[in-house]
Amino acid sequence: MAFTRVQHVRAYQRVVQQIEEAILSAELAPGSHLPSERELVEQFGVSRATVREALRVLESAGLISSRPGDPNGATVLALSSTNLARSMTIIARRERLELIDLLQFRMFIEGNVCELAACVRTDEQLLAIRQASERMRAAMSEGFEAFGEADLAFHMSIAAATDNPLLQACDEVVLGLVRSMVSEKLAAAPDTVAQMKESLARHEMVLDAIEKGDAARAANLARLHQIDYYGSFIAQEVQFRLERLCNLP
Amino acid sequence: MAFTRVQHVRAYQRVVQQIEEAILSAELAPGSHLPSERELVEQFGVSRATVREALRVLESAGLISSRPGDPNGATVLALSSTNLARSMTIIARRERLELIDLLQFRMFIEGNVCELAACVRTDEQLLAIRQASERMRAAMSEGFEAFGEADLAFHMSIAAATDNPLLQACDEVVLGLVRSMVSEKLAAAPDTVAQMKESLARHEMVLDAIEKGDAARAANLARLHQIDYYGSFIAQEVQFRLERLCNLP
DNA sequence: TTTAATTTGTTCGTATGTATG
DNA sequence: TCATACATACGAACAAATTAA
Repeated sequence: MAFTRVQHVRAYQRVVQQIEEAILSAELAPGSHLPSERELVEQFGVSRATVREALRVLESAGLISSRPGDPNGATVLALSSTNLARSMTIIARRERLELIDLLQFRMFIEGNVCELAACVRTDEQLLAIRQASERMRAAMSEGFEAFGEADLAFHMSIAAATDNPLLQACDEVVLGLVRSMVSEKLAAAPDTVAQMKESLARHEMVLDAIEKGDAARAANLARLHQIDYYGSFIAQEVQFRLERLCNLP
Repeated sequence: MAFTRVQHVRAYQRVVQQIEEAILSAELAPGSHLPSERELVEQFGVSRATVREALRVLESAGLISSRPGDPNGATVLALSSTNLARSMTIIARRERLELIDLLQFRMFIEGNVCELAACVRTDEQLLAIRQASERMRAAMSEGFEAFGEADLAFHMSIAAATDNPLLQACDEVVLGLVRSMVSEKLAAAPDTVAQMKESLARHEMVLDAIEKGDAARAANLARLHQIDYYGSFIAQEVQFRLERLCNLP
């Protein structure tokens, strides 16, 4: 018989585990409140510093939010993709991710989203996508900023039609990453009306494929769109490498 | 002229930002050490508790690791996918993710990985994949546990061949999620030799497609493999829904 | 509007167990 | 073995912020 070394679990970690489990199991719903720090001190039998370390960790994980003087205690937050974005940003920066790697990844995710949406979308979801498309057309005359927002809403409406939260979250995060990575170039050369028109036309082709349930075509169009849209920002050689992934039948 | 409300940035957050920036910019390399807490207290001009809250957050983000009594101070960790896994687990649990959603997502990611690997893999990477495949064959006689490990290594060797850290990390994380979600069922019905043989055969087909650079076939084989492998764990109706995403030309 | 009570943000001092030379 | 420096954890205290009487 050999005993195994007991691993040191710090006090704040046990506090984190219990609260986190309560939130993840929906025992604590979004919008509800945790007890005050001093009450938590009593309930967990630890010092306030320990409780606060635990709350900081939970806060950095995007699970709760606390503000000074709030008599209600920390608020349980609704799920958001901020923590996923943080994780991916860390990977991107530490691996010194090139733009091509990010665009590659976005091409894949976006293709997957459109493919799945074409397969499983309901009529209501299709309507929402169509409305988002029409909103884009209207936003063209309002400048490239409004157009960009409408574009974002269009992509989100397609992602919502997949009914897959994980895919949806990834799509949202990666879109944000790409935008932040090309934002300086985009600001230097904002969309012209001609470019917006072309972009809109491509979006409508994707919409058409989704409507007809042509998953393969929707996926390929989505991939091609990435190259057309970001093509001006990337080197010719990089463009060629991306085009290899657009295997239209 | 209207002033905007200054947002309260807490002391520990400024500490986090500075240290995080130093790590992400590679100014602090993995394996190097942070100053001791007491030194950080002096450098940042804050109290010990504040420094510790910051260190806890950085630790929960998987960037550093500290242990009691270490005269070197906290260690800067190498990048790992644990934080990404944590983020995705939170999404999965809070959205009450169904197995089908997870399998769908894995099918997509795995398909993307094989597709890209078939496009860009080097000869060295192909050799590594082949060796992993041969390792699987050898592990068949060592039981399903050894086979499972060899299987994992095979998938990771393909992911490495994509040279895309983001895709690689996602693949690793999602594979882990699926495994943990079906682990109880898997333990109840471990792989038989016949199942392992069949699995190996399918892996070799993927390897062949990657070797020949047939990206579309590699992707479709990878997707089909998911259904064949996890098919027994999921309802017939779910299986049909997954099969719609396997559009072999 | 002002005041009082409560809560979080932050600091300091101290005791304890741990790792290194 | 001992001394030193370290992280862990606790408790008390004050400032700043919020809420409600």
